[in-house]
Amino acid sequence: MSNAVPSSASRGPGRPREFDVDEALDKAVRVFCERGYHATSIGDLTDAMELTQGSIYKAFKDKRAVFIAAFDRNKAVRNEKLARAIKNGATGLERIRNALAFYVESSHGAEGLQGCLVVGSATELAIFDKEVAERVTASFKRNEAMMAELIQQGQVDGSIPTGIDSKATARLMLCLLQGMRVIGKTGRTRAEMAAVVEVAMRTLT
Amino acid sequence: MSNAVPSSASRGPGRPREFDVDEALDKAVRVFCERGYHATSIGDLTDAMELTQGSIYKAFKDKRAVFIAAFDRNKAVRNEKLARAIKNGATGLERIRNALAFYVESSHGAEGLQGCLVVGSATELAIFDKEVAERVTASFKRNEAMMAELIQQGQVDGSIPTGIDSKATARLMLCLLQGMRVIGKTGRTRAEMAAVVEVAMRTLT
DNA sequence: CCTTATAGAAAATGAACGTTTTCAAATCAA
DNA sequence: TTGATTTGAAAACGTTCATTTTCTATAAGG
Repeated sequence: MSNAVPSSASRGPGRPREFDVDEALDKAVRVFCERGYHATSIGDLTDAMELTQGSIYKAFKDKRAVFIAAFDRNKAVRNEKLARAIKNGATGLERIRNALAFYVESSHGAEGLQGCLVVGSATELAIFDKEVAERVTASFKRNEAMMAELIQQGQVDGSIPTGIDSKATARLMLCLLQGMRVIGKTGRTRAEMAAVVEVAMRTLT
Repeated sequence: MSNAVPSSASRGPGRPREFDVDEALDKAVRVFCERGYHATSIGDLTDAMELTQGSIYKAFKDKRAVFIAAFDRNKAVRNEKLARAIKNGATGLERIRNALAFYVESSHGAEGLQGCLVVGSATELAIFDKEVAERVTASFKRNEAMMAELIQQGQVDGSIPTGIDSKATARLMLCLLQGMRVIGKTGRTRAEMAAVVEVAMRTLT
């Protein structure tokens, strides 16, 4: 369910797929972000993914499977981008600042209006779909643990005071970042979001 | 569209309404919070509001009108509760702490799982419905302005340092509180949320 | 080359949904 | 009491949606 391009490598019999699954999922992510799950029809998906209904139902069991695949694809892409942004920091404090800056970029302007698939899934699907709920919970837990680890790194390298409650502060960061994604849905500027991050950094002094 | 009880006061001709509109809307709020707009069917509404489809369509133009009325009802109820909580604080700092504590109560346990109608509207409807989008934006702006004013009150009464950027800090509080509502959808304890608020208060020192 | 298997495209299907219509019950005004 | 008016209840309607079916095209394997 991962690689895609009609590779020249060994393939089974039958007509080869004409589209790249990951590219199609990237397009599906955008629609699901903007419209949410229930308001996205199969027609919306065919338009966005530039596929016919048949092609979608050949590649995925049903609409829910498309959503879950899009969710996972989105997570993989964003986790990688975030990891890259963090790596550029020399200290724990810098790495946290970079992580927050990454969310500033995601929560303002057009990308902010597009919204966050995890936030949307939490509000729209967590009640209905146990599998989606587990993914959302896992995503939040992972982010929270990552922030806690960065804080602890900072406490080791001296960039963050040891008196800080790393777990509670990490949870604050999680709430803050998801909240920025919500507020970003109403249309905000980069400056507005950057100012929020500046204040948040004060909790690490 | 506001008062409800079959009052003995002057009423027009025709059979009197047997239910209290605000009570029915309170029940509608709960369903819309839990399920979101699109996943809530008229059948869900009749079950929750304990009315027949006919009664609902007599009282409201359509499903969207029920939602908007429920949104407004929810806003009115929660704004009043929040205002009452804030009034108990003697200083600006205490009033902010009370406001945050109010959100701790809303974002943990069963109420947390139920979710927030404003957050849900922001993620699910802001793109589709201009009128809902305006209400969401107004709600956020109002909360942000309220937090800024409380900070400024604290700066006047000496409970908050004057060096604090009241606008940016107010925006941080807004993001944090809405984020708590999102995270609360995944099931959190009061202690977890209270710890977040404790850390957030550090931005005001 | 011929069988097998999958992809893509379009039409068909069955269910669910929001809304409207219909009609009996209940209240007010005269 | 009578007529007007609105509520409450149930059935009916038309639409939209997700999914399935049908058929043709394209490739691999023996």
